[in-house]
Amino acid sequence: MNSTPKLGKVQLQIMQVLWARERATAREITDELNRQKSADVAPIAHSTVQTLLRKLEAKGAITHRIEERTFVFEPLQEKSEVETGAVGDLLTRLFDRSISGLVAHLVKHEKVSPDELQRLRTIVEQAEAAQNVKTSKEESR
Amino acid sequence: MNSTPKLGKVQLQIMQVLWARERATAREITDELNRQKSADVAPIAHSTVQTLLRKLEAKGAITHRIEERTFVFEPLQEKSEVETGAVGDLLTRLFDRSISGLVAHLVKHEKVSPDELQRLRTIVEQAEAAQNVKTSKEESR
DNA sequence: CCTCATCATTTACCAAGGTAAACAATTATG
DNA sequence: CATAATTGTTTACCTTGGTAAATGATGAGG
Repeated sequence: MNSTPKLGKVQLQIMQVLWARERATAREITDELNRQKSADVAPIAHSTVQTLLRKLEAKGAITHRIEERTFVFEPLQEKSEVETGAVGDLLTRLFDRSISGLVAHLVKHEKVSPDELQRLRTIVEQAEAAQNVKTSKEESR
Repeated sequence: MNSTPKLGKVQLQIMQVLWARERATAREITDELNRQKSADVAPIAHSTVQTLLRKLEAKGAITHRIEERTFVFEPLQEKSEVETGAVGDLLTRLFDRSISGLVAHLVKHEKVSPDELQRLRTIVEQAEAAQNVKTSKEESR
């Protein structure tokens, strides 16, 4: 049962803070989240953050040590792991596991700026190049 | 409040059936879902499907007509709409709205076969070509 | 030493998704 | 016609995420 338990919206925001800082106290996380919020939305309560930290720890996504009598949390799950889980979910649920299907959707329905498109091409080209290297190595041994 | 209410996992599966068939009865959907399941998982109960159809209709994702005294459901929300919502969610939650960030993750962490990669390049190149046409039109008027 | 602030813990609620039995209405069928 | 099967409706329960107040513990400041 190693299947990366899915995280909710706010849980992910908390993870983002943890990933960015490596380690943080509950108070730091609360402040950071509220700093990110625009003034017209209600700030999140500190106890809410604590509850979610608790749930994240129960799931094994984070852990804590005690320093100076306060909890210092750090992520256990890596961002790329969580990304893979979420992307995999999306692929399964909506794109029949087709990566090209997803990318086709991206360039067709999300408005992609010209330089973003160029970046996409570079990314794909480099991946192809890397794969060719691997292939020729295979062939030459 | 036109923000494409999010659909759950099974709700999406139901939508998939509806998208594929254009229209279906509750019974047809139940049978289709259970046909898709491997024998070792518990089949979904018909009443569960009916409950979810009800919730989908309450959300405005589908509607029904009555034919021969039985409900025939059809999708109101289009697949591309739902895809956009789900992809947008993923982008916001994990990729800081960066499409290239998402694609970079795809080619790096999901195993993409060589021909899949080639398809990706074609998709991106064609999008670039389309954009260049648009741009030159702009310039020439 | 007493009070205040700060943190952690407990407890409680609501919403949404999923699950499905129980019940009702109505149509087939023996 | 009586009963079985089908379909839709009602009701209920569990889980997870999110929200946060209330309570408890404990160290700091006056």
